[in-house]
Order: sequence, then C-alpha cells, then structure tokens
Amino acid sequence: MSQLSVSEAVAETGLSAHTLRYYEKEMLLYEVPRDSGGRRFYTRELIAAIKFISALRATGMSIHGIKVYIDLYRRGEHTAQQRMGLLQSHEEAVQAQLKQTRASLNMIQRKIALYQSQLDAVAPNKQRA
Amino acid sequence: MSQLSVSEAVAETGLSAHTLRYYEKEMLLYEVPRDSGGRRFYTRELIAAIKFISALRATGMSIHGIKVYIDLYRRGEHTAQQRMGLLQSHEEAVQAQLKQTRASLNMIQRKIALYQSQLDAVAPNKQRA
DNA sequence: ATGCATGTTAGAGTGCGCTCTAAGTCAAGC
DNA sequence: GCTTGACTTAGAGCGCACTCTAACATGCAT
Repeated sequence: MSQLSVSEAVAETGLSAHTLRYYEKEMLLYEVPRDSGGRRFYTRELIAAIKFISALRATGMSIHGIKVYIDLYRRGEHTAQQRMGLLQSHEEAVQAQLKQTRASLNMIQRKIALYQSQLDAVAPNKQRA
Repeated sequence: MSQLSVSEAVAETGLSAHTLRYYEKEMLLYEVPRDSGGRRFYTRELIAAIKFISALRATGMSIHGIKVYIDLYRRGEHTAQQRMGLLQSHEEAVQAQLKQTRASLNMIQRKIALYQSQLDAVAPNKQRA
C-alpha cells in the first residue's frame, strides 16, 4: 500500500497519468521505480514530492522554477539554504499575487453590488417575494 | 485629458498596446474611437472597461468568459441579471481558488519552517549572530 | 488461449494569451 | 521638405503546460 500503481497515484494526487509522465520527462520526478514488466510505481516519498510539486504549481510556480528547486534537492543537503531561499521568495510572490487577486475580487464585488442595487430599483418588491 | 492616446492608455492600464489591440480584435473592447488620422483614443468609459477586464483576467477569467460577459453588455439593459449571475459565479470560483492557493501556500510555509529548524539544528549559533 | 485493462514509448498536437514582425501612414518639429 | 516617433494593419510566431496519438507490451481472468 505504500507503493502505488499509476492509476492509484492518479487517484491520490489528482494529476493525470500523462502529467505524471510529463513531470518525469521534465525531471521534476526522478528515479521512479518500475516493476518486472517495466511499469512505474510510486513510493510514499514520490507521492509526497508530487503533492509538493502540485502545491508549487497551484501557487503559480513554473515548471522551470520547480525544476531549479528539484535540481538543488538532487545535489544534496548542502543546498538546503538555497532551496529555502527559493521557497521564501516564492512565498513573497504568492503573497503579492494574493493581494492583487483580492483587490481585483473587490472590484468585481463592487460591480455585483451595483447590479444588485440597480435591479432592486427596477423591481423593489422582488426582495420580499 | 479624458481622452487618452494609446501610449497614455498603456501607462494608465498597465497593458501593452499590443494587448489593447488584441482585446479589441477579440471584441472585448468595441467602438474604440479614432482621430482624423485613424489613430485610436480611449475615453474614460473605455479605460474603466479595460480596468474591469483586467480585474477579470487577474482573477483567472478566460478571454472567452469575458467575451460572453461583454456580449451580454452590448445586448442592453435587459441582460443585467444574467451579467450579475456570471459575476457571482465567477466570484465563487475565485473564492475557491483563493482557498486552494492558501492551502498550497500553507504547505510551502510548513516546508520553509522545516528548513529553518533543520538549518538551526546544524548551526544553532547563527540566530544570535 | 483469448480478451481486456492497464500500462509503455516517442513524438505530435492543442489551447491559451499574448507578442512580435514587416511594411506602411501620419503629424509635428526642425 | 525631411526626419522622427507614434501610430496603423494582417498575420505569423512563441512559450507554456499539458494532452493526445498510435503502436506496442504485459499480466490477470475466463
């Protein structure tokens, strides 16, 4: 159970098998083990890596940016400081992006409120129906 | 001053002239007026529309999604209800996306904290330097 | 032994949102 | 009149992140 087949990994991570292979080709995943028939399987560690990669993607880090991080990982413990630095600057970027999104959302909400008062003025009784 | 040239509109909206033309070609912007020489200029209303479109884009609405909204706009006042509905469902999508981003950010922050304690254990005196 | 699901590969294709190119026009300043 | 710079057009090109195709292999169930 700590070794997932492709279809189990798909269920567990929410990514498609195509995407898992694509990440492997792009070297975001490496040393993915195979069974006797040449089929991949995913260890606990790989699943954790995939989930972390997904978190980076979900927050807008590019495949290339993730690759830089993973490459540091592969080069060993002495790169920990650099990796942390990358994550910290990514965190800042995400915070900025969140701020921007909230500002834009606010503008959209004000527009919705405008529609509401406008529709209300036209058919004020609807609110009591 | 309420009529901006292309370069002024670029400065005001943060979009490129290429992008403004692209939005016009895609019909997100329409009836963009021209001067005697055939050059575009942007009215206050257009600038406001561009900023609203930018807010929709910044929150992840596709060009196609925006076009649907704008097309309703062009069809007149009787589409106000539908337009509000579109904005409301987009708002929900944005809230969901924010939630997802916050969760992913949290995972990244935990990783950063892990690095911090790890680097701290290796060189505990650095914190007092 | 046959059928079927699940996997494999290399490489092509897709959709999106710009972004740029090339060749040309126009108005203002020298 | 000439240069400069801001603009115009149609259409090509680009980078990204998948996503799919086609042909083939494996292994389990009947």
